[in-house]
Amino acid sequence: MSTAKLRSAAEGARDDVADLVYAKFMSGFADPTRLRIIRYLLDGPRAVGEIVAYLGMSQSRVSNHLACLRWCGYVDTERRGRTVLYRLTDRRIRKILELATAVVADNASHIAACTRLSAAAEPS
Amino acid sequence: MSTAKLRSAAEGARDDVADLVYAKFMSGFADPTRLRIIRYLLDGPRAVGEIVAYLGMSQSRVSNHLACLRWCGYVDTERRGRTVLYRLTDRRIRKILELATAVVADNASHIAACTRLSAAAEPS
DNA sequence: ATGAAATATCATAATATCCTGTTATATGTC
DNA sequence: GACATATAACAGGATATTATGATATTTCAT
Repeated sequence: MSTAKLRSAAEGARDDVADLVYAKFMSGFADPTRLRIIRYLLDGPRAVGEIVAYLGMSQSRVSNHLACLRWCGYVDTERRGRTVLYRLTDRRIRKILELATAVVADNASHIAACTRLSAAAEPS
Repeated sequence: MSTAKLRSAAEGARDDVADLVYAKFMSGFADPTRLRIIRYLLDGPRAVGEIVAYLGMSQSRVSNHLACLRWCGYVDTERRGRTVLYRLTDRRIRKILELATAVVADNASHIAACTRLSAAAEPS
């Protein structure tokens, strides 16, 4: 996609509206728990139960995050009998993660030191 | 970058630490104001004054967001006489934005309806 | 040098928002 | 009915963003 196309998507006086949706979407990546889930799914589909066990969090909490990820198009689900498999189907999500990984690697120390952004620490 | 490399960056028992940095970095995209700035810079370098005028926000507020973006590697600066130009130099940032744009386009209605994520509305 | 312009930085308080924990209940499947 | 998952509501706490104001820095003009 070209830069021109990028901008045309939200031109004129309503940049705000589009940016709100973007910001909303990007905030899906901006949570440690959801990131752990996404990265856990990089290796392949997982059942909800597996994810719950992996994270060691309440089923409710995990399920809510999964719903969040599903609604925004990060993941995809497939019913397998009683269980539901979650998977990363969209290559673009993987690609975004890869690019972000690379940028983070180049700026890790700076990011860590940035006082303006601070992802919430896991509760104790 | 391969999936294996992606995961190896934060393996073992401390996935949390890496995910915190990632989340922090991604939250840079998760703010409407910063997104407006980034997208404004898609067309080329801009002076701080231009950005301030474009956004119609206080110089202090804009400058703080710019500092945030600069620290985390989103943008780059170059002094031109009295003014300072901000620009998007990293292609990966552009690419992330393009990919996100595409995904958002495919899920706009869902994202807008998602009650679990809600980028802050602009203050009135 | 002196002063004005452009930008950066800092501090504080207030608001808004997210995440979490918890509990309960509603699905769908065996 | 038992299992796996989804959805919902609600309070509490942590945190980001904002607004505001003041001040420091760099550069340019006189």
